[in-house]
Parts: sequence; C-alpha cells; structure tokens
Amino acid sequence: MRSSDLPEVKSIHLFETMNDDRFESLVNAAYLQTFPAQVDLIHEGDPADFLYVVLDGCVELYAQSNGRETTMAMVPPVGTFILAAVLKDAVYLMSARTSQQSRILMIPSQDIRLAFESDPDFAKAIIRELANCYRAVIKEHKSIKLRSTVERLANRLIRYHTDQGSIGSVLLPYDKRTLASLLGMAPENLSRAFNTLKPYGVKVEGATVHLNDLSALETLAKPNSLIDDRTM
Amino acid sequence: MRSSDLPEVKSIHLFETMNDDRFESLVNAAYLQTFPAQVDLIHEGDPADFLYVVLDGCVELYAQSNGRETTMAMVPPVGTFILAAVLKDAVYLMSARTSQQSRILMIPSQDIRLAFESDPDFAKAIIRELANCYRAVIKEHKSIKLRSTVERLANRLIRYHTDQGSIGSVLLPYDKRTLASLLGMAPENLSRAFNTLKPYGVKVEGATVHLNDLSALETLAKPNSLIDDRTM
DNA sequence: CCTGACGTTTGATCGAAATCAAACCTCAAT
DNA sequence: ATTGAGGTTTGATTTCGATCAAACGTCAGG
Repeated sequence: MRSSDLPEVKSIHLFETMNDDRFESLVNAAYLQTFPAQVDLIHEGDPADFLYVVLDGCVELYAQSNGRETTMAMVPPVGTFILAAVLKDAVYLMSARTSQQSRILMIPSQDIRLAFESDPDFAKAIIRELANCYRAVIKEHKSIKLRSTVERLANRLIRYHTDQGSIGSVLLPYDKRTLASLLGMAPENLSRAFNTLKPYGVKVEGATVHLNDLSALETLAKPNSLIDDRTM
Repeated sequence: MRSSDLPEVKSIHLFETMNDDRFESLVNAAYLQTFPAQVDLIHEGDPADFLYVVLDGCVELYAQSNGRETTMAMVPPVGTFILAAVLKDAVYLMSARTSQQSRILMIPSQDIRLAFESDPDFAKAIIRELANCYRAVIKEHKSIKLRSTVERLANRLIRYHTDQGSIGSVLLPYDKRTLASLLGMAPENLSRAFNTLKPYGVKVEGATVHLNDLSALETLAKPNSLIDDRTM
C-alpha cells in the first residue's frame, strides 16, 4: 500500500493507540485493493479470513434469508467491518458489496487476533469499537421495532441534515433503493413516505432533499437521542 | 454475598479467566440483592453505574419511544446485561425489569473498567462476550427484517424445542404477552400465529406447546443457522 | 439526437399485522 | 364457592406497508 495511506488507517480509533511497529507489521501483511462498484467482497456463512477497512468509496452490508434480502448497514470511509466475526474466528453473519468504486484494506484475521492477544492497548481499542458497534445495532433494532416507516425516514433525514452541517438540505448518500432497504421498507414505500413528509417541508429533488420546516419535521419525527445520536 | 454463590458467578465466561484475587475484590465491592417480580432495575438514559449479573430468576430488557414499548431481550441466569454501556461509561440504551423474583449481582461499573484496564485476560474475556452480544443482536435484527411474524414464531419454537432437549413439546419460558413483544408483534397476533401453525402440528396447551410434526414446522420456518444458532 | 436500461414514481390492489372490543379462561385471594 | 384481576383468545375492522403493473425520468452509449 502507499505510505500516504498509513496515517489515514492509523487514524481509525481501532488503530490509533497501537504501537507504531506493531501497526506497521500488521499493515504490511495486509492487502490493499481497489474494487469497482457492486463487487461482492464477502458472503454470509464464509469463514472470517480478513478484517476489512474501507479507505475510499462505500460498502453495503446486507443479509439474506429465504429469498429475501435486506441492507443491514452502510460503511463509509474510514470504517471497518466484520470485526466480531474476525475476533471470534467465526463465519460472517453478513455479506458485503461495494456500493461504489472503493479502496479496501484487507487485514488477515489471524494477525488481528494475534495483535489483540499480545497488545493490551489494542484490546482496549477493540473493546471500545465493539461496544460502539453493539450500541449502533441496538439503536437500529429499537428504531425498527418502535417506529413507523415514515418516522424512520424523518429521523434519518434529520440525522443526515445534522451530519452534513445543517444547511437546510440533505444529499442522500446512496440511491433510494438502498436507503429503502436500510430503513426496512420497499422502494415504493420510501417514495410514498417522502410524499407523506411533504406537508412537513420536505421537498425531494433527485438525490437532494430540502428540509424547509425542520421544527415541523421534528414534531413528527420525535427524535430520540437514545436511538438517533450516534455519538453516545 | 454468600460464598456459595462465588463459583456460580466465577463460572460466567466473563469471569472465568480472571485472576482469583482480582475476582474476589471485584465481587466484594458488589451488591447482591433479591428483587420481587416486575421491579424496574434500570431505566434507559440513566448513567451506567453497575454491571448486572442475573443469578436467579429472569430479567427483561426493554425499550421505549414515543409511548410505545418493546421487549429487546430476556436475560436468564447466569447472564450479564448492559456491558457495553458500562464499558463506555455511557447511559443505558435499554431499561431492565425483573420478570420473576430474581437474585441480582450488581458490580460497580468503575470497578469493571478498572479491572479491564489492568487485566489483559479480563479484557479478552470482555471482547469475547461483547462479540457474542453483538452477533446476537445482529441475528435478532435479521430475523425481524427478513421474516414474517409466523416465521419468527415458528423458528423461536424450534429453538426452544432444541434448548429443552427435543422432547416433542416446549414450555414457553415467559408469558405470551412478553413473547409477543420479544418477537415484535401484538399479543393478539401471537395467538393468531399459533393458530396458523396448527396445520403444522403445533398445539397450544397453556404455556406448553406440543410440536407434533417437526419436519412440517421446519419446512415452514426455514430455519437458518446464521439467524437461529446462538452458539455461533 | 435517439435508444434503451435502470432507478424512481404513481396508481391500484392485496395482504399482513395493528387496533378495538368483547368474551373467555385461570387462578389467587376472600 | 365466589369474586375479581390479569392474561389470553376470538371476532370485526382498520391501517399500514407490500406487491403488482405501468408510466415516467435520467443518463450513458451508440
């Protein structure tokens, strides 16, 4: 990998407290590769051979059962995925595909396990990361069990709005089909949910969504920090 | 706490690799208490002051938003809950109440954090435990996004059947209202889901459910180890 | 500029699950 | 035995979201 990428990877929470030498040997054993969009990286049920780090692009985690499919999460740069399977030396519970052209770092899972066995600081970082991942899924699960489709969309828009600097409009980070699946609804219903939000100042223009009456939208969405706030 | 309880607590995956002295000082600082049924132990949003260990009885984890409420998980003996909040020194994302009379060990979260900072073996055990919790929630999330209510019930019955020794019948571990909430449906619909399963050999007798045609039930349920198998 | 593919939207309909309401058990307390 | 409370079931109805089908937009490639 390019040495210019090193600081970027090192800046991930997971690695930043790691001893420099150890970090370098970990990364030296890793593979860096650029994939086109819509390439399957891993498939659920396969043994966890690598920990993945998204350096550029975006990766979709999804799951299948019974002929149905659903998007579980989107991983933007710089994020890791499938950490739990790697640590447990178990099979993946989710599949992953690139949603755009993506630069991906693949670290052999054996190296990860060796590193956390021998480096207490790395173990602590893993604990922090895992606890965050756990709480993120809990929040997703609460969202789907406690909210209607329209409420889930409204809160998601508010989240993106905050993420993107509260400028009164939002650029949807992925296509609507994927967003629908992530929110647990059919694409047709996402479209209808947007219509339902029209009276609350939500105006869709392609991938741009204008939020012209945030307080009305919040009244409907009833955002809840214990579901929507990803910093806690 | 009674010294007779020590081995029981020590047998939890989380503690079994821990140095004995350290374990004893951890437990000495803890509180052991017996609560009647339906007592609220913690409430979502509160700071995580304790890690909880269920020694006897059973605890329901639940969440609320917007006037709605849902059961997130049931914690039987000997299990812990709210580990992630404790590690992060964050607020609880879920509330907890006893579902029967329960004996609960409460370990101050500061002691837990000190222990994992200074004991690499304990840190490793925490990683294992957290990874398991994470994967358990992922499975729940897959279940609710990929399956209908009837399928969720069918698979849950098969799981309990296996847990209880595959004797042709199942004793529901909690009341049907709670089971319904755990499975993400209204109590009325749980009752109807049982009726739907009647042609597949499912016969309800109070809290006992007879599974008279397991292969038919499995044909309908289409169990998937990546959702239903809790050992992986 | 045209074409066709693909994502999105709209309309119509269907089906699953929620809700409302009432009846019905079960069982503990009197 | 009787009462009453809480859990469960059944029935009727409504609502939400899924599905099916077709139209529409957008945009890259010819």
